[in-house]
Amino acid sequence: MIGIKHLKTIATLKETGSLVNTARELFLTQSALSHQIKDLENKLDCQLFERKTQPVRFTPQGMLLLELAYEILPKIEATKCRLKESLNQPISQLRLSVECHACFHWLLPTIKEFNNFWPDIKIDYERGFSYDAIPDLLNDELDLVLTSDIREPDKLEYVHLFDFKLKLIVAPDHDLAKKAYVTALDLKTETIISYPIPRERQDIFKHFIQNARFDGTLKTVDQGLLIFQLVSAGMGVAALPDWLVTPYESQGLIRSIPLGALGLTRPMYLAMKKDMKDNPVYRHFLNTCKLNNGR
Amino acid sequence: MIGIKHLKTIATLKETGSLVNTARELFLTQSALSHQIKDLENKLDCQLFERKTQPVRFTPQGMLLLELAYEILPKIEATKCRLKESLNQPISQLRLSVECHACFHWLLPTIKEFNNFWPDIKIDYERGFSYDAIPDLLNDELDLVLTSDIREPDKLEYVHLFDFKLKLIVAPDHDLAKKAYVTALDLKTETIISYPIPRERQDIFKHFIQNARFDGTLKTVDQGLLIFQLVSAGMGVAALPDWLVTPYESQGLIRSIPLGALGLTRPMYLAMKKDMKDNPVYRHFLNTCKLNNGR
DNA sequence: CATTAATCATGAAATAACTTCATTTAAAAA
DNA sequence: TTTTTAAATGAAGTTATTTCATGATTAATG
Repeated sequence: MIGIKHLKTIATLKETGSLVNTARELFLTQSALSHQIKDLENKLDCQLFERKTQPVRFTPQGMLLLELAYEILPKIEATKCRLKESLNQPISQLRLSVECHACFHWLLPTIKEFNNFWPDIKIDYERGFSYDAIPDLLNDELDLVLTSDIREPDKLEYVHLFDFKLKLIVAPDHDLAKKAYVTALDLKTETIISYPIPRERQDIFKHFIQNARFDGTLKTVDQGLLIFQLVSAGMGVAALPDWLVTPYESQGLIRSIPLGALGLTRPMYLAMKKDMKDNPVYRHFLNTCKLNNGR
Repeated sequence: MIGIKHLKTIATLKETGSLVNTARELFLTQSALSHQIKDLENKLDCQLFERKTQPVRFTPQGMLLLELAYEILPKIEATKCRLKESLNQPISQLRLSVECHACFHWLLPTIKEFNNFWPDIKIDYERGFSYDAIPDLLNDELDLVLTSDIREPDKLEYVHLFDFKLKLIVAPDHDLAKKAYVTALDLKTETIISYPIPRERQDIFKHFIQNARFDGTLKTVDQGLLIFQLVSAGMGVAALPDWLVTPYESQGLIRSIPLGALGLTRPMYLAMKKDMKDNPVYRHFLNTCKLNNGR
């Protein structure tokens, strides 16, 4: 019905002011354009512009199409451009750092998928735990950082990947297991198990316990699986993203509980330097991440 | 080359995972789809996806198209919807208030243009001067407010129309006329002529003089033309938007000077209640404003 | 007020684009 | 291996687009 062709026509019509000029601009005969527009007007069952003025005057419907044209046409051109660029791929590695360790769960399959198409591109994700990647991003020692926190928003670009819920996991026979949700107070005397990251950078402290009093113990473990085993054995509780928790919970190994009455929702971003935005390899990585996490 | 058809195909392909399913979904034969995609791949000179997997696996190029499809297709649908709605126009008046009086300069022709298509819609713009329109917008006593300031951003929708430069105008033989730009200090003892609006709501005080000391005189006039005549006669200076100033300056009546080294740029918004966003009459008004102020 | 020039509309014919039909190839499932 | 399913292909048919030739309408000009 409405085609890109029509949008180009109407945008050019706005630029040139008349059908003949538009026809010349688009390398068509005036007749072809006249037919084209008449057909569209018939299909849409409305008039798009008044012809007998100079320049032509758009009707409300014509303006709606013009609005669409100005929104869409640049995007199409940009994609065409990216398509060309993607064919002579200029960089050969993607150095990635992951602030949220639970991300490896979906990241590793994503990287595998990615490497199917760019076998020569090594994704380097070997970084220690308690390590702030943002400075390295600014120093050009890294290309991408997967993070939930926005820092240096002026110097960096943050692309939103998805939102997730942070959940508390406890043993099925734990006191808290029956609660509909937990409060900061509920955690006051618990043993919290986590990756070896400073307390002030852990989501559960930063965004949930916050300034509330915490008299419990903090135990750190560097293996994801171990966290589940310890929690399951009743040796503590932990806060982990929903996507990690679901499979274990359905096995009955642990029970998950929302943090607060509304649950604690956190975003996940891909951070990069601004000039990275149009890099075809990065772009494919971004798309692979998005596609593998549903839309 | 790339058509909307192709974008629909690739989006459906992502949804259904195979060519046959996509064909059924789009009411086409499998053969038609196969040809369609092969043609596109030939024209783009690249492969878009791997067929022999279930679901199909997109190449980087395929993902770029998919990305485009998800961006564009909803916008096209929205426009189709608006086109339909615009044909049975539901409201019969548009009550508009204008905070920046200099706007009448381009607003009146715009309204005339608008009324060509909706002769039954009366635009009501009779409002006093020093009058805060935002409460009336919230009370449903107004539909649209033309303003440079964002207030109540939660309850209202602000659509950006354009940016303009606020300029100081002085008589050609004024002391300041030779300066490349003026500072707040330069204005300390000047007579400033303006519309009868409280000082704290005038852009030049709010965004330029700010907390700097001002010992001069404030003279108010309710006629736009009179401001130019007074300034031209050396009876004071005034701050007005560039679009108003240009014609008078080219006649040599007055001289315009930037406010500050970088000039003072201000935005112009159309404010409305959130449910107004999809109203076809408002939408046409918005488009008329945008089109008449260049793109 | 004709006369000229320009813009836009229209029908018929030509061309290009798209779709289907019938069949083949290739891979996965039984 | 046989069967089933997905996808590709060539030829034929169908639909859409474009051009050509021409007519109608409007604006510009002497």
